[in-house]
Amino acid sequence: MRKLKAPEVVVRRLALYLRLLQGLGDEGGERFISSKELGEKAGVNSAQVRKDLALFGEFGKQGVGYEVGYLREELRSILNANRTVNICLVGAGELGTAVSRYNLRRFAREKNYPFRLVACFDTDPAKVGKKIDKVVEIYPLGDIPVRIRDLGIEMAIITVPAEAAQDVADKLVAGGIKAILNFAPVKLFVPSHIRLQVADVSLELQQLAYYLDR
Amino acid sequence: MRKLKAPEVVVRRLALYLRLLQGLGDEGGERFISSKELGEKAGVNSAQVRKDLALFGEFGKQGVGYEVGYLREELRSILNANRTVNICLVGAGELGTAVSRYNLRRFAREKNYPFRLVACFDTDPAKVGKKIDKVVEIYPLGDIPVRIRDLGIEMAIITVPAEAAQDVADKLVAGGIKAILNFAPVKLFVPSHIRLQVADVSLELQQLAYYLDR
DNA sequence: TAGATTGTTAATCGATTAACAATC
DNA sequence: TAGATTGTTAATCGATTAACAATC
Repeated sequence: MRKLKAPEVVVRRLALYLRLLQGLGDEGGERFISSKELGEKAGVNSAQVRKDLALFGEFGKQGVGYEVGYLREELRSILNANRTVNICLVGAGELGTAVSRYNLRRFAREKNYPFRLVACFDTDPAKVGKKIDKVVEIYPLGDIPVRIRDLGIEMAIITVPAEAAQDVADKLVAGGIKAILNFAPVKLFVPSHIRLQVADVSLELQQLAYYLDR
Repeated sequence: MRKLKAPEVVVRRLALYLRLLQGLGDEGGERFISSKELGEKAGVNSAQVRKDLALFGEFGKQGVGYEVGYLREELRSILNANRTVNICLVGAGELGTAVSRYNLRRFAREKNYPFRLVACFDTDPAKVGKKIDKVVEIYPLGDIPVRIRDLGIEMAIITVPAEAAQDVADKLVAGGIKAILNFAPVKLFVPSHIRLQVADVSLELQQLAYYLDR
C-alpha cells in the first residue's frame, strides 16, 4: 500500500503506459523498451516518461531501457490492475446497459481486465430483478449499502439522468464506495476522500465545438 | 471567428459555466450572478471564473456581477453552442447505438442542445441501410467522404473496436472532419489541426483504481 | 455615499522539458 | 571500451490564486 500522492495527470499516463505495454504482447516483441520509444507511442516527451516512472521506483537499466514484462507487472501493481476490482453500475438505461455489457465482455475476454461488474441498480420496478447478459442482477437503489458491503464493491459507474445523479452519488458514498465514474451531465460534489472521474459526453462535444471555425 | 487560443482547460470550464447558466432557467431566478456564486457551482475559485471570462471580453459589472442571460448568450456564441453542429458516429455497435440515441433524444428534447446526429457508419453489411431510431441511416465506411461533404458533418464520434479506430480516424480526417471524440481504447494520432477528445472508459476506471487502498 | 464585485497585475504553485553525470 | 539510456537536477513554461485599484 503505497501512500504516494502522484498528480492525477501522472496516474493517467501510467494507465496509458500500462495499456501500451500490454499491447506489446508477451512473446515475440522486443524484450526492452526505452523511454523514447514508450514516449512516442504514448505521445509524450521521453523525459516525462522517465520522470513519471521514477516517482515510483527505479525500473530501468542505463543504456538499455525498461524490461517490458517487468515494467508491465510493476505498473499493474501500482495501478491495482493485478487484482480483480468489483464494480457496480447505477442506472440500467440504454447507456448504462451498453457500458455494462462492454465491461462484462472485456472482463470475459481479456485475461488482464481487472474490472468485474457485480451489480446494477435502478429505480424502475420493471427492471429490478432482471439481469444484464444473464449474469448481473439489477437491484433497487435501496439495496446499495447491503450490496456494496456483501459483494465487496469498490467503484461505481453512474449512468442515471442528471437530476438523479447527486442523490445517487450521496447514496453510494454513504454505502462506502471508494471511487465513482460519472456519466451524468452534472457536476457532482463528493467528500474529498472519494475519487471522482468524469465521462461527460455532451461536455466533451461542447469543448470540441469551440474549436470549429478557428 | 475569434482566433483565440484559450487553454483547453479554460474551454472545458467555459462549457461547464454555460451548462450551469442554462440550468438556472430563463425566468424566476436571479438576474445577476457573481463570480463567487458561479465558482461555487462549478467547483472552482472565483478568481479563476473572472480570469476565464476576461479572456474573451468584459462581461460583468463591478459591484453587481454578470447578467445571467447575457453571459449565457456570450458563452453560447464563444463555444459555438448557438448554432446546430452536425455530427456523425462511426461504429454502430451497442455502445455506439446507445450514444447515438442519447444524442438524438437530447437534441429532440432540449431546445438548446446543439449537436445533431446526421449519419452513422459501420462495416457490417447487415447494419448498413438500417436506421437508428428510424431517423439516422447507417452507411458503409466508404461513404465517409461523401456524407461529410453532403451532410455538412463537422465532428465525429468513434465507437469502433480498438484495432479499427486509427484507420477510421484517418478516413475521417481525409474526409475533412474537424474534430473527433474517441471512445475506442487506443491512443489516436491525428494532424494537429484536428481536435481530439478522449472518452476512454477503461482508462478512466484504471485511473480510479490507483486510488483504492490509498 | 458605502458596499460589493469586477478586471487585472503580481505572487505562487505545479508541471513539463532540457541537460547531463552516472552507469549499464 | 564506446554508445546508449537512465534517474535526477536545473531551467522553463503555464496555470492558479491572491490582492487590489477601479467602478458600478
